[in-house]
Amino acid sequence: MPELPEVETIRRGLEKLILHKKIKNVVILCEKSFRGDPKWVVGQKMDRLDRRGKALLIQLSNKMWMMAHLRMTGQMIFEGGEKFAAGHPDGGFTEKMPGRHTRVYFDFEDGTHLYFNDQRKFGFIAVLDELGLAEDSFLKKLAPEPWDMKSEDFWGMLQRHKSAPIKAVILDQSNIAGVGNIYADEGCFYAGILPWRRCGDLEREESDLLLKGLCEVMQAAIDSGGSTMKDYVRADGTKGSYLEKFAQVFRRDGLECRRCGGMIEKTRVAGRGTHYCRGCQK
DNA sequence: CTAGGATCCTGTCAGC
DNA sequence: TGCTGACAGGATCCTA
Repeated sequence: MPELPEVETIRRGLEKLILHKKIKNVVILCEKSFRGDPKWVVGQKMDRLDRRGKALLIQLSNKMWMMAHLRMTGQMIFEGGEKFAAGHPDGGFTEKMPGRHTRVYFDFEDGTHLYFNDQRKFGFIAVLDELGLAEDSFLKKLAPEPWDMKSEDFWGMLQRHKSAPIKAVILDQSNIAGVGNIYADEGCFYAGILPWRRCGDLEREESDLLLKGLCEVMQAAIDSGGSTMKDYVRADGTKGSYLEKFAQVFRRDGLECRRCGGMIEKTRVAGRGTHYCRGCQK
C-alpha cells in the first residue's frame, strides 16, 4: 500500500474534509473489500482519524472503528465542494466516481462522498468495536512507530534476525511499523548499507544510522505531502512530491547517483525490487 | 522459532 | 495485432 507517509498524508487530508460528517449510506461494490455489517456505520458520524503504521483508523460516533488497509493499490477519494484523492493514483482524481476500481463508497448527509478504490482488491475496510480493534491480529503484532523506537530496541530486534537480509527485516511490520518498499530502499541508502546484508553483520553504529535514516526519510516524505508515482495523488488532489524531489535510489535505476555520480542499480531482495548505489552503500 | 516462497487480484508493459 | 511472462509502494499462509 501506500506506506506510512502516504497514509499519514491521507489521514491529515481527510481529517479536514470528513470530520463530523454523518454517513447516510454505504455502497459495497466488492464484498471482500468490506468486512462487517454496513448497519454499524449508517447514521454514524466520522468523529476521529488515527493511524497506526500503514493502517488508517476512523472512529465513529457509536464508538466503533473503521480500519482501512490500502495494501498495494488502495486509495481514498473525497468528492464534495473540493476533491481530494490520496493513496494509489490510478486516475482517482480525474475519473468520474464511482469508477471501475471503486470497491466501497460512503454517501454523507450533506451530499458529499468518500470512495475507497482498490485496483487489485488486496486492501479492505473493516468495521470493528473496541474489543475487535484491540484483538485485531495485524494491529496486535504491529511494532512501534519508527520515532517511538529506541536505538537499543532496534539493535536488539536486528540481533533476533541475524541471518535475514536487513531489508526483509525492516519490511516486516512486527519489527518496525510503516516501512514499505520505497522507504526501506531509501533508509538503506541513507545509512550506507546494502539491503541484502545480513542483520548479524551490521555494526551498532550502522543500526543506529539505519533507524535514524528511516525516521528522517519518512518524516521528510510526510512534510512534502507523500511520495508520488504515476498514479499517486494526495488528499487535496495535488501530487505528492517526495519521489521526484528526494528519492535517492527508488526507481532511479540506470540514473546517476545524486551523491557520488555512480549508476543506481536494481536487483531483488526479499522478493521485492530493490534499488541501491554501489558507491554509497557497503 | 526463523527464512523463503507462493498466493491473493488486476493491469500494464516489454518481448516475441 | 495477439500472446506470454514479469512485475507491481503489502501481508499472510505454508513449508522446510
